Amino acid sequence: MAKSLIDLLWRDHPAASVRGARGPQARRSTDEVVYSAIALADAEGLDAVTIRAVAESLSMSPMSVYTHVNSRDDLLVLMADAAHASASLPRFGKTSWRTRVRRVAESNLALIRAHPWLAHLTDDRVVLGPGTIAKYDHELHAFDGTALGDLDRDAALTFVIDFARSSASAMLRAGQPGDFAEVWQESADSLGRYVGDSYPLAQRVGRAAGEHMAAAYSAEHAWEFGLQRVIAGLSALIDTPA
Amino acid sequence: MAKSLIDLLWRDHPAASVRGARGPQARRSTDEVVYSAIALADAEGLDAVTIRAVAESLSMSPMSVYTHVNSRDDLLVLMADAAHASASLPRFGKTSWRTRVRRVAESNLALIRAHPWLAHLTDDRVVLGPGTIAKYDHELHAFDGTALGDLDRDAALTFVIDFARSSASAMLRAGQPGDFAEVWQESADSLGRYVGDSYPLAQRVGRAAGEHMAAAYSAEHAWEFGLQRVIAGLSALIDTPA
DNA sequence: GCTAAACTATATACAACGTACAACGTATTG
DNA sequence: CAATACGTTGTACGTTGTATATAGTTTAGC
Repeated sequence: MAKSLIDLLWRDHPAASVRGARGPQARRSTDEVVYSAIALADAEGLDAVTIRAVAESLSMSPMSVYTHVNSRDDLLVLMADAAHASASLPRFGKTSWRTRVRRVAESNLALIRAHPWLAHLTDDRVVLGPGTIAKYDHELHAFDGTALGDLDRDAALTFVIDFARSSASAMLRAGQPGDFAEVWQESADSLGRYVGDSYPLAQRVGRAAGEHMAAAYSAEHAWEFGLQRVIAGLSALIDTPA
Repeated sequence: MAKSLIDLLWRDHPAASVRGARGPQARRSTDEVVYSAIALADAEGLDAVTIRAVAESLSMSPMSVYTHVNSRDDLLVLMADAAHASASLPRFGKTSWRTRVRRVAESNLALIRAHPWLAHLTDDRVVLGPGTIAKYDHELHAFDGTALGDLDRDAALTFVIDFARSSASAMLRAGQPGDFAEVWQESADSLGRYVGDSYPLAQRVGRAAGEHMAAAYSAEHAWEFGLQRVIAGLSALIDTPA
């Protein structure tokens, strides 16, 4: 008990302090707890990850979950790191930095598609985990061969990943059941009455953008648009002779 | 009661259905509820915005809050729209689109600085509110004079705002009490033991970036870096002759 | 003026949550 | 065999959002 989050994150590492052999074996492993929680979150969202639900899915009592994690917040961190660890890292090969950046963005999109709840997790402690560090290390290599300094290399990667994260979660919100489109349908009439002739620009552009949110097409377009801007923006720094 | 969210958002609009004059006057206004909630969120974060806390700050019973809002989720939307309405919109004057984009980003940063909880709110229904629509309309004008089509104009603004949002919330996390730096201090030793000589690139870059998160300087740098990439990325589209 | 309707206010209550605590069972170490 | 370290669990507390029911208050329409 009372293992620190760090030790839990690195529980597979050879240097991890082994649980004393005394006492009964835990009937389930920490991995089982984490993977069960991930399955719940994948299926029904983060709110479905309650201690009680995780316990029930493993046929254990709620309090037994605390044998493996110290708190729900810690569990969420373990989930995120496990997701990062299981993500397939983009293959770089001998491609240009542009291609590599695109692959980084796309693999982050795929990751959030697979685990939408990742977009809602903002606990910084995730960066302490082995899966996250491995991912970070790999993705930093996207900028190999450029003249970026370490600070800029980190900033560039953050820039790409933050874009992917924002854009991916917007894409996911569109086209799902319980969609914003439903809300839009119900509200459109009243909204039209209120807005009237004000904000002509917002109205015209909002319509063109699929009511700004209701259409999945808008999100797809925003992704490709943004990704090209990201790459062009980096190019201005990377490909410009000093 | 049972006013729809739309009607609540537009409660100040002339066309808003006036509450029937029958029955007692509400002792407090919806505005008071919303502003109280915002004050709580500004001071102690979104979690402090409980129905009971809002009620107490206005010396009313918890259930009376429901005279003004239909649910806590709706209250959060009202708060966000009120924050957008009260935000000072960037002045554009006769500046270039680059300057205008920078001002849009900076005013969004200022907004999230003033109301950090905005970064954690992801309810799409906020876009239905008058404050949000006014902000959207104004900010779209940043691209006046460019050849961007409506769809691209929307995507460009989303691109800028999403950057501001991600980057701003990273900046806020750094340098606050209850900082990630504390966690880092406690974990650094164990982490070093686990990571060992693996991931040399991540270690070198992470150190350069202020342990990736612990230093406020890193976030400031990421802001300026990202903003320049955003503008350069848009420039490749806007300033390139077709 | 009176009644019905529309409205506010509040007390009570419920289900769900995270989790502290303590008791108990079990396996290993000396 | 005793001491130790661990796993498991029942119970319980405090907190949350909010449904429901009830009572009070004001005005519209007759």
